[in-house]
Amino acid sequence: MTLAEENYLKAIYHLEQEFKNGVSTNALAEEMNTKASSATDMVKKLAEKNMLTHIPYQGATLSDAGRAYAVKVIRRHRLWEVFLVEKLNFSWDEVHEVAEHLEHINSDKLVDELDAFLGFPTYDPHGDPIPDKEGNFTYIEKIVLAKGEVGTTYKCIGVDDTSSEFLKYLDSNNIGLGTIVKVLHKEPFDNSIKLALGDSEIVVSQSVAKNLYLKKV
Amino acid sequence: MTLAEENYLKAIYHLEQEFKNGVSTNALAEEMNTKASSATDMVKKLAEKNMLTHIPYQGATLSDAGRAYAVKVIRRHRLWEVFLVEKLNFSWDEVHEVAEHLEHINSDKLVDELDAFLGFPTYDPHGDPIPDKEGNFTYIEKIVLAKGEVGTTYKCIGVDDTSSEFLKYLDSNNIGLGTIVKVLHKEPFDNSIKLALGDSEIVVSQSVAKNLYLKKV
DNA sequence: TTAATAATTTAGGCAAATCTAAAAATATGT
DNA sequence: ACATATTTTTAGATTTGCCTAAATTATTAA
Repeated sequence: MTLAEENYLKAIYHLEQEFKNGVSTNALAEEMNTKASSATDMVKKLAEKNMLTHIPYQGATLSDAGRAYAVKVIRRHRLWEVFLVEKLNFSWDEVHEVAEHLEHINSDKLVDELDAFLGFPTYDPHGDPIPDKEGNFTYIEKIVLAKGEVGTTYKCIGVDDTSSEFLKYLDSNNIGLGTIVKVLHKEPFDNSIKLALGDSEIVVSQSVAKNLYLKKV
Repeated sequence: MTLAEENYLKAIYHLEQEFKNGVSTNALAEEMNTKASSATDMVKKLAEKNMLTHIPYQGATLSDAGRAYAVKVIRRHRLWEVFLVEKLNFSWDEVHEVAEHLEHINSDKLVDELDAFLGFPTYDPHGDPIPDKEGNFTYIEKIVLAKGEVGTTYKCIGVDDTSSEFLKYLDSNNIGLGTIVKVLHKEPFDNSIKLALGDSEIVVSQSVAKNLYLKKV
């Protein structure tokens, strides 16, 4: 698998979550920041390699092999993100680009030793689950902050919007993965939420509340 | 710089140590496991990028920019080798291939944080010096074991032959980077050497003695 | 000092991954 | 239903890095 092929597989995997009945050429091209004709070419190539099935004009669907491969790349990506944040002092918004490169280094020993070195993490710094060696994901019940209950204490486990603006906002307000927050008040007027964050209090807007995932503690 | 360009720069850098008056196309092609015509193509391209000067039929010489770039790639390679051996339990003979890939990830933050994480090592697992951020190497006076003095204690700091057979031999005899040895006896008959290694003693052949570098402690 | 030999470069091609432009298939609106 | 719009595919180019084969330059040896 070439670098380009791996990136396409990953993109198709992600798009399949949204478009269950096949990924359209246009959607794929947009995800890959390329043209539809390029996506068609690559889809054909991946179909020839039995990574997916493609019905012309209908869309692409990953085969088991293709899905397993995509999961493998995702596993690498997320493990490297953990490494970058936990060991190399990268912030949430800096990891993605570098991890995009690291994820393509194909060495089982490298990935599995890294996994062990990091203590077999099950979530990456954005709160996305890290598949294990066999490709199995651990799922945790995520609650979006907007639906949190007043008086309840939660742990921050992820974000929906991964834009660097949002991640920087969280950083500058001392909210990170693992941060413990308590919902103090929900303002019905504008749906803002007041949180207890350690010793201090903070009010976050509705758009923040919709993008931050929590888990009961 | 593309991956191929980086690899050529590195190869030319290494060959320049041997061929001070310009690297020949043939030598370069052999080092890169490719054909002379391919080497010519790439040398031309690198000359256009001002990474080297090339006099047709005479050879290539790195420019300051080219040499700095090569050193940068070497720095990355050696730092990743340290990481693989010290943190991910790779053995001497397993690191090279993976480091060949890791060295091409171009992120100053990544490399400098890795450097700090590893404690600013000055030597890689093969005993080769790691240039600092500015490209400066630290040199240590290396003594080859064959010239070691009876009764003197040394630290193992590197190898000449980096073949996986030799590295495996050392591993299986508990000799690694940093291992402390004392020369007990030099056998004039076959130039073998008896060493104290911790509590045990070991006799190594002349060929081993010629390939292991030491530093006085 | 030439003729043979070796090294290097040029010329022309190939595969991967992209592009633009045009053709073909599918969807949509009235 | 049928013309128009949209989506997708095809056709033909481009760039990078490599190849083979042929031409050119340099070296060596008789």
